[in-house]
Amino acid sequence: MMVRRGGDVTDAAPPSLLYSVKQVELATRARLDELLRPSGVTALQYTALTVLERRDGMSSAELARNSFVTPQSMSDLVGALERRGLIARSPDPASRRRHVISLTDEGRELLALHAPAVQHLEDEMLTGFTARERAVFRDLLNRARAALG
Amino acid sequence: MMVRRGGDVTDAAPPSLLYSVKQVELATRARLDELLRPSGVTALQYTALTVLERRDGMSSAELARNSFVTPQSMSDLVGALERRGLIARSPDPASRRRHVISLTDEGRELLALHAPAVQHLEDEMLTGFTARERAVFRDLLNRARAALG
DNA sequence: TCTGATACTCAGGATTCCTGATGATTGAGG
DNA sequence: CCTCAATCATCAGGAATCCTGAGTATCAGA
Repeated sequence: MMVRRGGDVTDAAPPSLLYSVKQVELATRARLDELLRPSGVTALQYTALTVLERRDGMSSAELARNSFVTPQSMSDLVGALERRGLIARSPDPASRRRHVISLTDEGRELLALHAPAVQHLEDEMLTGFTARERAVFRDLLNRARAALG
Repeated sequence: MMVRRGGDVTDAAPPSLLYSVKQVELATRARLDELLRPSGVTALQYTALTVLERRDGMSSAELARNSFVTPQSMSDLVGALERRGLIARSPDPASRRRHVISLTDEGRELLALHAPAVQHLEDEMLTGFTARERAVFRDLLNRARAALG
């Protein structure tokens, strides 16, 4: 077993990039949960709404794959959003087993209501970043995501 | 309400950086859970072990703050790790209400056992990254984390 | 037509994480 | 010295999340 001299933190290897990613996500999720608490939607539900905002008409199964959860779990989440009137499901004319999901006006209102605070949170995360660094950060994150399948 | 022309994805605004961070974390956590399943520890438990590997002697409350969960939740997690013999708690000589947590040899063995696969996962995430880009990625992540308090 | 894969859902249970409450300890201020 | 607020840890109970397993309907291809 390796002997460590006096527990000096600077002795240790730097944290892995996997860990750094997790830390940033944990910090943002904590802030996002707090921010969304009054509205009664969780960070995960809000995320699903933002996905639908960008890609309207996704199915529950597609959302599940996008969020790395089982179709059953996403069915629960989607059911909750539907009961709250934030989304609506309708049969897909192209395939009778699929149900396409759309934001309702109420869902869009909820997104619009919180957009400024969420943008502020993102700006806070990027404090001290130049515009160039923001672009680089976006590029690196997207490439990391793509590399993981 | 805004009218969208034909659902063209390229019409949409790019996803927020908050979302991109979440996507990378979701992808890595899914892979990490799968990777760790045989060992019976969750990704969160494994993460706590790696934190202790770098900073031995933390208290449960410190770990909780580090992971953005309540002290009660961390107490559950720490209790599970202790029952499995991966960590040991001992009273802090400097303060009788604190318990310092240390990895056991068994805990260190578990980390060593999975280190190669975890490193491989990180390498996979960084596919196509130059050494320079990896350093930049690390710097940006650390600054983002620091900016969030 | 038959077969395998996919989409969705229900039922049940395991896990995780929370709120609330309790006890012990500490340090600051009167 | 003596409150008293703050901190550490933990127990109890419950809410939320996510899973496995099972079942139905639909689709696509051999």
